[in-house]
Amino acid sequence: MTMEGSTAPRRTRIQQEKRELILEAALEVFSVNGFRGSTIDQIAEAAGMSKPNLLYYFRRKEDIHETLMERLLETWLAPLRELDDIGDPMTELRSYIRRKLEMARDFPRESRLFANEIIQGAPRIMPLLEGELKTLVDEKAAVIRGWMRSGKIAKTDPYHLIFSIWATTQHYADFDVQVRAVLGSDRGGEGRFEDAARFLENLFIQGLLPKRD
Amino acid sequence: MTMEGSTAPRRTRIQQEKRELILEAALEVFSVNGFRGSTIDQIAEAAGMSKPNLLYYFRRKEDIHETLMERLLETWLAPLRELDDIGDPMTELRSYIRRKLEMARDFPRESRLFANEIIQGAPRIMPLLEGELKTLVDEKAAVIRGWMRSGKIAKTDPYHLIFSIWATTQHYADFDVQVRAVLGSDRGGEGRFEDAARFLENLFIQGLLPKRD
DNA sequence: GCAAATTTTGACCGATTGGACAAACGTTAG
DNA sequence: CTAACGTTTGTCCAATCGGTCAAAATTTGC
Repeated sequence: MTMEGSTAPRRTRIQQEKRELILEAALEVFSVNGFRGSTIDQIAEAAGMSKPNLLYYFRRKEDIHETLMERLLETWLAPLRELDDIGDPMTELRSYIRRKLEMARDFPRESRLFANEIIQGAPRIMPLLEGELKTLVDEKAAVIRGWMRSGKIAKTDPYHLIFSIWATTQHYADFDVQVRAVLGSDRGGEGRFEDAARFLENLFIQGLLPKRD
Repeated sequence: MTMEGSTAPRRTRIQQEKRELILEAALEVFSVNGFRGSTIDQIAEAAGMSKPNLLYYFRRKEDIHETLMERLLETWLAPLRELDDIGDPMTELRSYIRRKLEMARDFPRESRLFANEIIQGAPRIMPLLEGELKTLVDEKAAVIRGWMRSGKIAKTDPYHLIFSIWATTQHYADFDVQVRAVLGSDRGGEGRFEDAARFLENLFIQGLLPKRD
C-alpha cells in the first residue's frame, strides 16, 4: 500500500519522475488536441511507456488533465500577482506586459492548454475562474483604478485593459502558426517576439499616458 | 446519378436545406470540441437526424469541416478587405476595429472554430494562411505603412498592429466565458461589448495618434 | 541475499468511433 | 398509377477508445 502524507500522497523516486514524464507528454498532447481530442495512447507514446503503465501512475485520463490544470493556473497568474501597488504605475504595467509576453514565448504549450480549456467553455475550471481568478483581477483592477484616480495613468476601464494585455500577449503563443505564416520566413524568426514587445510597449504606453487637463 | 454542374454539384432543394442544417449543427459542435474532439453522432443529433442520414449528405466527417472552413475564411477576412486606402486613416482603422468586434459578438462560434484550427497548428488550412491570408495582410500592411509615411498615423509595425487588433477583438469571442466570469454578473451582461468597444477605440486611437515633431 | 513492495507488461473488456450497405420509404414526373 | 429517383433507416463492421487485471519483472529495505 502506498503511504499517504497529511495532504499529498507520499511518492517514491520513480513515481515522481514518471509522473513528471507523463505530465510533460500530456502537456504536449492536450495543448494541441484538447481534452476530448487527445487519447491516453498518444500520451503514453509521447511519454515512452505503455498505456497500462501510464495508468498505473494516473488512474484516469481526467486525473492527468486535472493535475496539469492545477499547476498551470498558478504559473499563469503569477505575473499578474506581481503587479505591485507600490511601484511606479507605468513601470509596473510595462513589466507586466513584458512578463506576459515572455510567458507566451517560453511556455506556449501552457498557453494553448489554457486556451483550449477556455474555448471549450471551461468545463473543468469554471469554479477557479469565478473564484480565484476573479478575486485576483478585482484586486488588481482596484490598484489600477487607484493609479488612474491619482492621475498617474489615463482613465480607462481597468478590466478591459487587463483583457487586452492578456489577449495581445497570448496571441503570440496560441496563434503562433498564423503569426509565423503571415510574417513569412524572413520576419517570422525568433525576432518576432522582440518586434512584438516593442510594438505592445508602445501601444499601451501611448494609450495610457495621462492627459494633461 | 446526381447531376454535376461545371464547378459545384447540382443539388435538390432538400439537399440544400439539409446540408445547411448539418453545417449549422457542425459549427455548434466543432467550435466547442475541435475536429478530433467532435463525433459524427454529436453533429447528427444536433442536426436532428440519424448518422447514416447525415453521411448521405457529407460522406466523411472531414468534408463537413472542410466546407465549414472554406466558408469561414471569407467571412473572417471580409472586415480587413474593406480597409480602404482612400478613406481617412483614423476612421478606417476605427471602423475596422468596430467591425471586428461586432463579428466577435455576432459570430462567436465561427471565431472559436477558427481559433481551434489555429491552436491545433492549422493542419487543414495552412496553405490558406501562407497564401491568401498572407497576401491580404501584406497588402493592407503596405496601405497602413503608407499612412504612417505620410504622417497620418504614428509609426509602428503594421503587422503587429493588425495582430493586436485581431487578438483583442477575438478575445471577446474565444475567451467569452473567462471574460464573463471575471466581470461578474453585474458587468458581464450584453453591455460588455459596448465597454470593450469604448476601451479598444481609446487604446488604439491614443496609440496611433501622430506625434508632432 | 532475500522477501516484500513496487513497477511493467500483455492480454483482454465493453463502449464508442467513423463509415459501409442494402433494404425500405418518399417524392415526383410522365 | 407507376417507374425512376431521391431520401431515410437499421444493421453491421473494423478500428480505436478508456480502462482492468493478473502475472511477470524489477527495485527496495533489511
